[in-house]
Order: sequence, then C-alpha cells, then structure tokens
Amino acid sequence: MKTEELHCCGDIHKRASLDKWIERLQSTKLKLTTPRHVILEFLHKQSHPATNREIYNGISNDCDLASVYRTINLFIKIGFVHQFDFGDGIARFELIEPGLDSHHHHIICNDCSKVIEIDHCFPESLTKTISKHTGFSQIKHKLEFFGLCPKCQ
Amino acid sequence: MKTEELHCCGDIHKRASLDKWIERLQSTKLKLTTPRHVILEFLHKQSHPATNREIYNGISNDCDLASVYRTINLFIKIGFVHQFDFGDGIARFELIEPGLDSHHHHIICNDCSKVIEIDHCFPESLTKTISKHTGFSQIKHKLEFFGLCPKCQ
DNA sequence: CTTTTGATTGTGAATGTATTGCAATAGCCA
DNA sequence: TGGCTATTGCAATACATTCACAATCAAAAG
Repeated sequence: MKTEELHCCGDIHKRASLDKWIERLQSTKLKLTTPRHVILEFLHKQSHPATNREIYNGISNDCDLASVYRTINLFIKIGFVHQFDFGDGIARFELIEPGLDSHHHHIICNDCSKVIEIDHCFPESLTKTISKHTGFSQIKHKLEFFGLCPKCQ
Repeated sequence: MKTEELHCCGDIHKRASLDKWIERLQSTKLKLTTPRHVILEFLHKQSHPATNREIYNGISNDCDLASVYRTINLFIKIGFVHQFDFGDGIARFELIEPGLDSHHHHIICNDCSKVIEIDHCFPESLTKTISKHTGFSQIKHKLEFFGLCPKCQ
C-alpha cells in the first residue's frame, strides 16, 4: 500500500468551487437565502466535519442557531451534507462532493481531538457477505477510528 | 465463509453467569448495592445493547434514573460495559465478556430499528496500516451497519 | 419596478439526554 | 451492633436539538 493512498487533510481533496454549490442549490426549488449562502460558504472552507455550533460561531451575526440546525437538516435531506458521529454526542457535518467516491472516515485523538481523514475502508465484499447472511438490503455503515495522536502519546 | 460465522442473536454467545459478574464486582473495592445488582442482572438478560432509559424501565422501582447513568458510567470505567452508538443520539450499553473476543458490531434496520449482531470486522492489518500512516497509537474503532431488514424492504 | 405570495427566518420556549450538588441512606468492616 | 464512607435519591442544571408562530424575505408575476 502506498503512502499516497492515505490523505491527511481534506484540503487536498478536489472540491467543486463554492459557486458550483450555489448553482446546485439554485437548481432546486429552494430559495438562496442568506443563511443557506453563508453556511454553504463556511462548510466549503472546512477541511474537517464541523458542529452546528462551530458553524454558528463561524458565521456569527448572519443567522440564528436554530436556522443553522434547520439548514443543515435540509442539506442532509437534499444530499449536500453528510453527518459524522465522533462519539461525543455532538453531530458533525461535511459537504459531500457529488458523484465521485467522497466516502471516507476519520481518526480522532482521544486526548486533543485532532482529526485526520482516512480514505481506507473495509472490502466491499464484507458488505455483501453481511447482506447475504442477515437479509438486510441497502447497507450503509458508520466507521470512525479513535486513538492517540503522535503529540499526545 | 460459513453461515455459522454470523451470529444473529446475543443469546448464543457464551456468557458468564450472573454470579460471576457479582463476584467480579465484589472483588473490587466497590460496594454491591441494590442499583448495581439489579442493573447487572438486567444487562445480563439482554441480547442487545440497552439505553439507560430502557434499563431504568426494566428495573423500575429499584433505583433512580440518575443512578442508572452513574452506575453505567462506573461500569464503563471498570471495563464491565461497552458503549455503542446507533446514530440516534442515545447511548446504548452491553456487558463485555471478559477475556475472549467479545468484539462485535451491529446492523440496525432504518425502519423498525431491529438489531442483529455482526461478528465480522475488517482485517486487523487495516488498523496497523492506519497506525503506520497516521502515527496514531492505541487505535480502536466504532463501526455499525444500517439498512433495511427483510420485513421492511 | 412594484406587488404578491409562500417559503424561510428569528425568537423563545419546549424536549430529551445526560450530569451534578447535597442531604439522606445503606453497604461493609471492625 | 455501631460507625465510617461510599452511594443513592432528589431536584436542579447543562447542553444539543426541535418546535410554534409571527415577522420577514426571495422569487415570480404583473
């Protein structure tokens, strides 16, 4: 396995420009409101999943916290955003690159909460095996890693 | 892969008898109180992870809800219990069989919330690879599957 | 450009999970 | 049995998330 297969920062993922996201939003019947615009803008800058509160703090006076929650839920519903769960009871969100395999996971430091993206996943065959043995269909999974980062060991 | 490798119910796992858990608790310096006893008893009967509220409802008058939370947190700290996260923001708990590889995951129906245990996991080599590439140590993971069970398809 | 209209927002209250402070209680040991 | 100390019950609290509803605003129509 080559080192290049492991990305250590979201920045190096190719991202559609912010304008593409705006266009995509406008192509729906949804209105392009200030909250939606600034939240899209904020998420687009992030390299790791952000909490609703982090989003709210990052856009401060531009909209209410309740609207952040509402907008994020909307973005999830229309497939713009994916929710991650780092086990602390606070939901985190990230823009999904459309089309390509943006599927990835994270490893989180138990001490300092540092986050690194992990592009590895288990073999697809495992999902098929589970489907065959349980009868479940449309199988998705949530997978996150935890440990101690180099600085905290 | 043989069918037997997939267990569909916790009941078929060998479990230490309840007495063993009591003994184990008494071997610490912790007191064997009524709440601890009945919670241990309740968890021992379960075949799937239970929420604090489910535990509380299952033991009703025997102790306060706050004590359920406290006791479960204690059990986690001393390694009696493992926490699972099914993505709905409610923590779930299960007794850990000591020693042996009780490591497992679950698949949860998105419709009816049916739970089935999954003993499969990705190859250990993946953890080593991630450790090598990120520098993280003591790597654990959280993994749960979601889908539609046969009845809900 | 103005008007209209229905979607969307802000506000504040409500919900639900989880934690905590403190006085009362109950295991455990001598 | 009596006493010490951990533990509990209770109520208050913290925090994430959602909701009801009136006010507002984006987009379409005139």
